[in-house]
Amino acid sequence: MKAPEIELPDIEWLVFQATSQVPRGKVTTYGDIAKAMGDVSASRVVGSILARNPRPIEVPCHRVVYGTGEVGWYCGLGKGTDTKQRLLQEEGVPMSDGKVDLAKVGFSDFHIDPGLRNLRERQERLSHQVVERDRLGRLRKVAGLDVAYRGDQAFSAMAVLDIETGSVDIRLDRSQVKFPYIPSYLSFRELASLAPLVSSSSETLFLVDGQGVLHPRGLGIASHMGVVLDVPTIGAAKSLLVGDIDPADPGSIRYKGVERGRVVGEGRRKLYVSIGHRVSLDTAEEMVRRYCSDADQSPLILAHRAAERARREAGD
DNA sequence: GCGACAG
DNA sequence: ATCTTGTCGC
Repeated sequence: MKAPEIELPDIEWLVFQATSQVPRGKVTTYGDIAKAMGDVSASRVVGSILARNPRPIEVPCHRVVYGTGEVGWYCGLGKGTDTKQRLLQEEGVPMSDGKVDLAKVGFSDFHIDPGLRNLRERQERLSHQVVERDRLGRLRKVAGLDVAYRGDQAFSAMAVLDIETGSVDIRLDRSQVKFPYIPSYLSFRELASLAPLVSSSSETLFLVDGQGVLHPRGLGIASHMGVVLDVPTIGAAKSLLVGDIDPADPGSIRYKGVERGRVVGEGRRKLYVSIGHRVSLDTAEEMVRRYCSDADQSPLILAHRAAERARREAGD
């Protein structure tokens, strides 16, 4: 299936644009730039983008510091704290104990596009289209999807298990990454790499490595994919994004006061399962129990291995 | 030091 | 997720 034409904000460009707006003699924080983009949870990605800033003159990343006032690193993790402090002092930024006074020299009056706020609104709008009841055809195949990365190359894989014959078909794709990993925005990074692998069919159930509705806006990658491609999906993640294990029932995950997920498996093999689209929670749990218990037959694990293998072989 | 948020 | 050495646990 063709990848949906998703307009994505250029996060790297927004970060460079915001950083360039910090005037001489002032500083801002990684969190303030993230807030200007629409979500403070992008703070870490702001740091990782500025750590690779190729133009330290045009993009004055020395004016971006920690929220504590500590100046942090300059042009790369673990590098150049002394250079950063010297540059700021030369610009007239007062410092004591290696810290700046953000109340005095803090700047946060950015004029950039709040790209992440727009994406959040899209998630909220699409979340209303999620169908949380069983709307499957006669189930013939169960597919697992996963992505591996090498630099800005994405290697996506889909393992399709034929329920009747037990045979497994592997499909691969390779694409350019156009969006960073930001918690709760995973689908904007990975969906474009997964969609080309998917053929629309209500006879195939898709298991996605990530959350379904167990998500702050009810639209993890499994639900996002299900709604956009109109296919039945289940979210099966190796760790929790939101929600808590029910103290009264360790197999149940609650979020905002309601059951939104189930725990399947034990130890390292544990999966946090939630509705993706067109599947009930009971069915989601049952399907993961049925098709993911055997590691050598699990479509998710086979897809993971296939993507990882493609990534490794591309490295030569 | 604490808290920690899929991949 | 990826990078990456030595270390911890089954």
